[in-house]
Amino acid sequence: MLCLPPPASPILPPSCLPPNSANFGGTREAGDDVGYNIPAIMEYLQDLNPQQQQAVTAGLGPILVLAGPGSGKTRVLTQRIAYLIGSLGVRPYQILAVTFTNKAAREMEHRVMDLLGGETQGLSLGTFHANCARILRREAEAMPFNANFVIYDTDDQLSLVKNAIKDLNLDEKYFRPAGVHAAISNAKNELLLPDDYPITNYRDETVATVYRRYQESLLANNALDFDDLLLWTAFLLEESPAAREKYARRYEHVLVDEFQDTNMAQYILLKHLASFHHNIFVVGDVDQSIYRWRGADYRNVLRFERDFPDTQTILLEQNYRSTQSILDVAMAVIDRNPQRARKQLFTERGMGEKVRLIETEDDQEEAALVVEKIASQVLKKTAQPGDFAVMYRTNAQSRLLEEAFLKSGIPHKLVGAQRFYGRREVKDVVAYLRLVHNPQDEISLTRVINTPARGIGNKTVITLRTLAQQTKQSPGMLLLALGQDPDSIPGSQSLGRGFQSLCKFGTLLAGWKAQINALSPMGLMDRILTDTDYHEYLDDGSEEGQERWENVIELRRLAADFAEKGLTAFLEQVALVSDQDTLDASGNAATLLTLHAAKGLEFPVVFIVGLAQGTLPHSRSLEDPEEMQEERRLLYVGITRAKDRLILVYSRRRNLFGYYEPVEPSEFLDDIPDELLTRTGASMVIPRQRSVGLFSAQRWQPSSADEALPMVQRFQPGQRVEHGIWGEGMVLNSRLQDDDEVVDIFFESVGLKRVAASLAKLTII
DNA sequence: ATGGACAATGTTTTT
DNA sequence: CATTGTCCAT
Repeated sequence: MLCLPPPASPILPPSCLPPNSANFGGTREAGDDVGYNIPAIMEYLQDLNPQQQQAVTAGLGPILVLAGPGSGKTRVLTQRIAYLIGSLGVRPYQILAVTFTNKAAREMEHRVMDLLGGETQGLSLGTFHANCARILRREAEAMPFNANFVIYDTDDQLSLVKNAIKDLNLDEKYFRPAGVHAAISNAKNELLLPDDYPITNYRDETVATVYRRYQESLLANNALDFDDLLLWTAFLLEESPAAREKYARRYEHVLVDEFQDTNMAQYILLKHLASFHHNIFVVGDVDQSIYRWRGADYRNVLRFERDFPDTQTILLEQNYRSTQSILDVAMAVIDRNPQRARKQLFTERGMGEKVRLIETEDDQEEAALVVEKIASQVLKKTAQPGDFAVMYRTNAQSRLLEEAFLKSGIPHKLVGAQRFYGRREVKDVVAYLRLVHNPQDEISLTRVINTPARGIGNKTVITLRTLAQQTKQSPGMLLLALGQDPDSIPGSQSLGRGFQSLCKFGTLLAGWKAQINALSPMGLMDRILTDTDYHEYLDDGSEEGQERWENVIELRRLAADFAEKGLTAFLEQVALVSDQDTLDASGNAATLLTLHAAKGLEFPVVFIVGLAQGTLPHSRSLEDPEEMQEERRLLYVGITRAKDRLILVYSRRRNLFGYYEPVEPSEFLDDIPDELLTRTGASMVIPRQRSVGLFSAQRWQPSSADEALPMVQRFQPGQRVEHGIWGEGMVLNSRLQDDDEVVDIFFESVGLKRVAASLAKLTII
C-alpha cells in the first residue's frame, strides 16, 4: 500500500551523535555538567520536591513518570526540557516534545522560554498531529500524496464516507456513515489498512470495502484525515529505514505528555522515534485516561515498561492543587475501578471546605442554581467570575447553563471550537482557501462551487464530474483548465447552459491560484470575498446575516497572523484546533466546558452538573464495564480540577427529547462516603414552591449557608446597549421588579423606552 | 435553480 | 426538541 521510492540519504546535523558518544557518558547528576544556565536551573530545582527533582534530572534512557492530578506534571516536563538544554547542553533542535492539544504545547513553550530565555530555537514542540503533519509535508516525496495536502475535519470525513457508501449502493440505514466512519477510524488507530481489516461477517467485509474506497478518495483529493496524519507517519517510519533513522537520530530526546491517552499509532510512532537514542520520557496517569473511544489505550503505559525493560519509573503523588477534602472524594470515586494500583493522593493544603452535593428539581433549576451561587459570590466579592468553572458530560448540557448565565449577566465563556469553526460561513471561506491551495479537494469544491449561487446546479456539477472522470483528472483541475481556456476541453458542450457559469468560476479560481504566493492568506481571503460578493451574499438584512459576516471578519483577523507562515500553516492550524485551544485565560469570566475539555486545567471553584444515571455515566456506557470505568475516570478528572471548592449537582428530573423525565442520581455518588459530603436540597435557593415537597426526605437538609439569592441586576445607568430593533441606546435607569429587570433606555432612533430585560434582546456594548 | 415546507431521525466525549 | 435531509412548488 505504501509505495516508497529508494530512500534519500538522511541529512544529519553534525551534532547528531549516537548515544554513549563523547556527548553523553551516561547518567549524570544535576549540575555536574558545563551548561549555560546552571545557576538558574539549580535555583529552580530547589522548588521541586524530591520526586519531581528526580524526574527532571533523571539520566538517559526510558523514563516513565506516573503523575497524579495536580502533582506538577507539566512543571516536571518543562523543567526537564530546560534541564536538558540548559544543564546538559542538548540542542533544542534535538528535542521533540509532544502534547495532545495546541494549548498544552503553547503553554509548555512559554514556560520553557521563561526558564531559558531565547535558547529554545528549533525545539520541536507540538501536538502529535501537528508534528506528524510537518514530517509528512517534508517527506511528501516518498508518500502517495503531495506536500500541499489538506487535512479533512470530521464533517469532511463524514461526507467522504457518505459518498463511498452511496457509490457502493449500500443501504444508509444499515451502514450508518457515522458508525462506518468510527469503525474505519478505529482501524486506522490500530494501524490496520483496508487489507488488514479483520473480517468475520458481511458487515466487516462491507466496512473494509468502504474503508478502501474512502482511502482512495482521500488520496484522490490529496487529503488526509486526522488519523492519516498518525497512520502515514507511523508507516513511513516503519517502512523506510532511512526516514526512521533520520528522525530517530535527530531526536535525541523524546518527551510525551498525557501518555495514557496515546493510541496504537502514536505508540508505534514514539517507539520508532526513540529507536536510536532510547531517551524517551513519558508522563501520564492511567486514572486520567478518557479517550478510549478515540483509540487511546492506557495499557500503553504497561506496554512501555515491557518494551523498554530498563525503564526508570518515578511516582509523583503529592498534590499541589486541591484541598484534602477534594482529594478524598476523588479517591473514593476512582478506587472503585478494578485492576488499578491504588494511589495515595495527599496535599499539604489541609482539609479545606467540604465537598457539597446539591439536588435540584430539574435541569433548568440546576443551571439556575449554579449561576445564582456564582452570582452571590461575585456580588459578595468573595470570588470573581474567572474563579468558576462549570463542567458537564455532554455539550448539549451547556445550553441551559448558557441561558442562565446570559440572564444573570455574569460574564462567561464556553469552551468549544465547533462554535466558531463549525459555522457555515467560516467553513465556506475556509473551503475557498483550501480549494485554491489544493484544487484536487473535491469536498471543498462541492461546498463552494455554487455558494454564493452562481448558476451551477446539481446537474452541472454531475456533468463536470463525469467529464473529469473521462479526462482522468479531478473536477477542480478540470474547472481550472476550463477557466483558463474553455475551448481546450473536449466534450465541454455536454455541459450545456452551465458551461458559461463554470468557465466564469474557473477563471476566478485560476486567478486566485495565480496569486497564491503573491498574497498573504488574508490578502487572498479578501480577494475571494470581493470576487464572490460574499458579503452581499450573507447580508440579507437580518441580524443573523450580520452575525455571520462578523464571523468572517473574525476569521480574517485570525488569518492576519499568518502573513509570514503562509497559507499551508493557516489551513493546518484551522484544521487542527481543538476545543481546548479556544480557551483563553484572559477575561474574567466563568468557564463552561465538558469534562473532557477540562483535562489539564484547574479552577478555584468547580461545579460538576448533571450527575445522573444516563448522563454521567452516559447511557451509552452503561452496558460496557470498560466504558463505565472510563466514565468514572471522567468524573475523577473533573473532581481533581478543583482547587478550593467543589460542588456536585444533580437533578431529579430532566428535559430529554422534549419530554420531562425522572432520572436517578449517578451511581458514582454512592461511592462517596457520606461524611465527605455536605448534602443540600435546593429549595432554599430556588424560590419555587413546588420544589419543596419533591425532595427525598433523607437527602434534603436545610442549610443556613443557602440563603435565597438576589437576582442580579444586569444594567446600570450610563451603559450603552444594543437592541434588536431600536439599535443603540443608553440606559437611564434599571431596577429589579417581580423576577425581572425593568430598564429605561433612551434610544437614538425612537427615544425613551421602558423594556423588560427578559423579553427585550439587549446586549451591553 | 432555488427556496420553502415537511418528515424523519438522532443525540458522548474530539485531534 | 432541534437539526438535517428530502421532496416539491415556484
